[in-house]
Amino acid sequence: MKIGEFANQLGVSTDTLRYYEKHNLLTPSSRTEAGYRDYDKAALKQMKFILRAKNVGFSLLEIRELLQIKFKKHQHSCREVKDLTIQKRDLVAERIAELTRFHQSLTILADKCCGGQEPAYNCSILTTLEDIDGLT
Amino acid sequence: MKIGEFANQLGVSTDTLRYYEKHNLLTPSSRTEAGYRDYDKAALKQMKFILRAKNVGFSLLEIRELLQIKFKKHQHSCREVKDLTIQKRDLVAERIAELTRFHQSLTILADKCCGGQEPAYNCSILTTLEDIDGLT
DNA sequence: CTTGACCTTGGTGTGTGCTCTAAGGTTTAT
DNA sequence: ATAAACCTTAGAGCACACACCAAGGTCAAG
Repeated sequence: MKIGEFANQLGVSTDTLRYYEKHNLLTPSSRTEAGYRDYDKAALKQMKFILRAKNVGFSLLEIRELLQIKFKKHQHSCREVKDLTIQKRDLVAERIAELTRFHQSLTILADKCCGGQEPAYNCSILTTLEDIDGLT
Repeated sequence: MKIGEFANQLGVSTDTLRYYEKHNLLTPSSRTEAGYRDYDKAALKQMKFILRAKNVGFSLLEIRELLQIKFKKHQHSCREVKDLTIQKRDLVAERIAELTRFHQSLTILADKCCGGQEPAYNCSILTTLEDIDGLT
């Protein structure tokens, strides 16, 4: 299968596939005489793996690690995979905590503000950002 | 106050201050004869405003908008400020929702895996990423 | 009067995940 | 035979918020 059809089937762009190749995530099975990329069923499986991993929040770098483990399963343990997963989950949790703090602060700010059409001379959002330290 | 001392007081780098200046977030009050940046109390207040806004999750671009409103309060309404705040809060909420989905998926994956020292031949994380579509 | 600490500008590099462009070669249909 | 649709490479550009570097000017202390 040539790159265009392959990309269509997966709902990604050809650019994305070339990008993944350059970054060692997916190398096409072979090349035609003309030098065109040729993808087969194994490539399709691998690409689906990549997309699923993306869907659960892994970065491309992390996915590359997962693939390397996957390629050489005998050299790696379940523990490694689980550690990667838990590490990622904890990182996600941290980010969620940070964003939750943002959300709370923004809600407090918004609730203070009348939101009226009048000039913002005494807008409590602006004055709070000017004056108060204990917002975070 | 010269840039170094100013930066120290605020706990930021001089690079950051120059960056903010280039992006119209904070212009030093004046320059010395030698061309050195000179910051005064008003600059300190504004920088604190910027840092607080950052702390509640606003991007530098959004902060620039807030500052423009702040400079010309008579030309802007409370509603504008509140809308910006709520828009931001909703965006943060979306991101939290996405990350929460990630977190759930990663937890499911991690819970399935034994995490043992044995080779990852049948690691359930890897096989799940290979085979299952309904993870997201 | 020299050393060291500070300051200046302009430019490049980082991470993440692509997207787009230019300049050209190949394949397929008419 | 030629046009349309596909493919190739290498490289630039984007968003975001800085960090870092080089080459040079300035200032205070000893």
